[in-house]
Amino acid sequence: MPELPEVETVKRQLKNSLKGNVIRDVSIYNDKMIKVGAGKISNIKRGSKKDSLRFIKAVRGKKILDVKRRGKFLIIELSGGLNLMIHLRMSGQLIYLEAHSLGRPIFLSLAQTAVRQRLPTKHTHVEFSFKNGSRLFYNDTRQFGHIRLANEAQLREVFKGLGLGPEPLGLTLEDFKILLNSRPEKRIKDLLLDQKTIAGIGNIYADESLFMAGIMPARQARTLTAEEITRLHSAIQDVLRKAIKFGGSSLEYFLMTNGSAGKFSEQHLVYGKNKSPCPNCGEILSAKKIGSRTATFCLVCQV
DNA sequence: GGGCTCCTGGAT
DNA sequence: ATCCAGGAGCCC
Repeated sequence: MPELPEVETVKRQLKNSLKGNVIRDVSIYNDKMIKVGAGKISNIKRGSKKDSLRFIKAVRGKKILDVKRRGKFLIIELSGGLNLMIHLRMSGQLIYLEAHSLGRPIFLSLAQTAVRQRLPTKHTHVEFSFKNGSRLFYNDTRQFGHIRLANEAQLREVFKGLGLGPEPLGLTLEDFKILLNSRPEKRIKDLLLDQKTIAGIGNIYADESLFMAGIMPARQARTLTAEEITRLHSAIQDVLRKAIKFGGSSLEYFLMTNGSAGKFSEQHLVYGKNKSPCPNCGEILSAKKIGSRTATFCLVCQV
């Protein structure tokens, strides 16, 4: 699920609630989710009892110094020069429970109530408890995500290996043009999804920004006119900023850290709306695979 | 480029 | 029973 706006939402909320907290203990229910050090994340061989024990021993007693985001990665900085580098992949959630149930706000959304009553769920793989009595749950139905423990050098090594492209928010038009020129033969949607080209955009925001800019997802980057590049650049900034304002998009899995849904999904123009009328012209929207991902678009509004 | 893989679960 | 899903690494 989570793309830049969802991870940014989680980052802001965790920063607010976790900063200064001291980790009392960690429970790891699924070793697969844990990685220690700078090694690559492999589908086949992931996590081990031994790594989990090292992880728990290392983070016990550490204080949360800051929470940051890079692309779709969340970075929780701990005392002692350690970092938790988290990727939620398709279905990861980070849910934060405050210490005192009596101090809960009176009006909880249905989603919040449901989440609070059930935790930990059968999809809770890691649970942090803090000295102030609060808890943080890592839930991940599909188990594609991970939590990596890394010191500063290992963190740098991992990011170097990933070779993430620039952040889209704040990227200048000039730099965006340079990015597109660097891979002119690629389809524009493939470029937007490639984290080495630009970091943080996923299937939702690629489709939404291409629709907003009036560009077909399968167009080769080199065929975009100057006007189209300008429109796409501002569409990306607009859609990401607006999605962050709405707390991201909740579809099947994504939730904010308080367990409530991100509301930007209600604002989607084309993503997930194949065979519905185009919000701009009324034409029935189309979908096809671009690479391995479904692209949804309007045959009239996008050229 | 595309295909397969890691998983679970909802829709059809 | 089969297909599909906010991701991404590895393999041709």
